[in-house]
Amino acid sequence: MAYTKEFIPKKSDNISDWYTAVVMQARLADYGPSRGTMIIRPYGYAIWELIQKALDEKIKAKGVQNAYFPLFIPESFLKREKAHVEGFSPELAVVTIGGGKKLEENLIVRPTSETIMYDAYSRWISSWRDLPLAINQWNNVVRWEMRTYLFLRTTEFLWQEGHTAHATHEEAWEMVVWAINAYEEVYRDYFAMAGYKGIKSDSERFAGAGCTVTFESLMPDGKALQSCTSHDLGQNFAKVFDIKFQDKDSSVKYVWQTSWGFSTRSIGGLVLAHGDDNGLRLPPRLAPYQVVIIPVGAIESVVNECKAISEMLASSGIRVHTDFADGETLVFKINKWELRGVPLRLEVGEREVLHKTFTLTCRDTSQKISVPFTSLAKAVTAELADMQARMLKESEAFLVKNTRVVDSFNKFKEIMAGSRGFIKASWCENPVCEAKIKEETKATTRCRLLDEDEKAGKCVHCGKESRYQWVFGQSY
RNA sequence: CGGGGUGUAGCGCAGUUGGCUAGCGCGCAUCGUUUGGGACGAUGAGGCCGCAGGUUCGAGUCCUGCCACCCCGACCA
Repeated sequence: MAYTKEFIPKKSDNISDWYTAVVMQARLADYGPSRGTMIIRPYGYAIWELIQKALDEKIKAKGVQNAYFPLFIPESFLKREKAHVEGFSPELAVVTIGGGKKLEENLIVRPTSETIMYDAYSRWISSWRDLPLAINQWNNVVRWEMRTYLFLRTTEFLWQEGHTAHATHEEAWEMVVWAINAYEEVYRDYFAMAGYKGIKSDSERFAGAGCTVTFESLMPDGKALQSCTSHDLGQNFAKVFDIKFQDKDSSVKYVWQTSWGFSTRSIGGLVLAHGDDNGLRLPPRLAPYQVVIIPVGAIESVVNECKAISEMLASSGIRVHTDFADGETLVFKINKWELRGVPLRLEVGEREVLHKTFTLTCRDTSQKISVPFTSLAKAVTAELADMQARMLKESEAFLVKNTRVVDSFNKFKEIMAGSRGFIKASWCENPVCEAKIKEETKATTRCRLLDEDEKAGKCVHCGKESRYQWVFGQSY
């Protein structure tokens, strides 16, 4: 399939068609043959690898080790934690036949790995000296979702899941906060995306967790995307998987656990947050190619110049690609790389070779910068950093502009019926109230900001006493 | 799982009242001319008309059943 903008609607007209068209045309992904599955194509996977690298470095620096646990989970494992099984049962893929024979016990294709990991943890932990146990795995999981969407909600997705066990709740909580902060940093420094970090309400909490901390970002259509989560599991799993240790004082205690995950959904958020009518816009730090060089014509001097520039930029650590593709016109290539979101474009023709001066075009602003050959590497490095910062600022401004503090439910309804976005409002924390708000406005609580103090008020819906302001939004 | 929709070439579609060799645009291949904001010509390749039954001399078209996918809800990273 060619790179064509012809079938891409305007982002503002129909964001959902726009999104699918961009993901497909930019060759990030394609549909898999069975329901809800997705093929992540090389260009999309390259983005994932950059994300992995950024996150993996942080995880290792924290002292968490990578490992791998099996895809198949005995059905009985999943059933041990009541809330966990209730939360996941509706969306499980179950293997009932193996090697042509009906299995003694069904196998679950992991929707998440708490149970299979903690079964092992119970055998590996016996002393306070074994703690903390901190393991991460990069893997795939399967959740049989009702409605799927490329990257944002697929039957199978890739992620990392970190699982730790600690001697005290304080230590575990420190880990939960560490993880969400690391995620926020990756969103901020790599995705150039702002969002809110906070605690989930009871109804939105992970199945089996005592407390879930989330990072919520805002999409251009005013809907919220749960971008990653970090869970304080308390001792819920420790008790059912019997994960105990003998402490320094010889007493036997259950461990305190955490789990935290960051998935390929984030790529969907990236596309939505930064794309425009011309297609993808990639922040430089997550761009597989940061600069694309497009030769004008194929005469030898031009080709040589392209190679020289490419080598120079690559030696400065810049990810550069030269598009020598045959049979595509210059204009076609320009549009192709705009569609694919490459941050900087450099056209090289006889004119440039003659004057030794080059024009850099920025994908985000369409701004053109004229640069002499000798300072190209420096200029590109600087411009990539600027662009990264510009895109983050844009995202921050969007978040601020579309977060509204509201104290009347009429105003709340009005906003949700219009531009949507995040709404900050007092809420009594009664799930009945939460459900009614959802019914009337489609908005659910997204989180209660992690770094925000108690603020007594009246619930925006029922008027009863409330302790905190909560962030509401319509979920993706 | 509820509501709506669609299945004909890789993609987008036409083929409507049954009719003979199933077509168009884009894309793809080969050759040639082109290349500074989506170039053009020539020649080609590519179809179990979603699947299974049925009606008929004859089914892409009519009937029955099934399946798949998409959109909107509920579920969710």
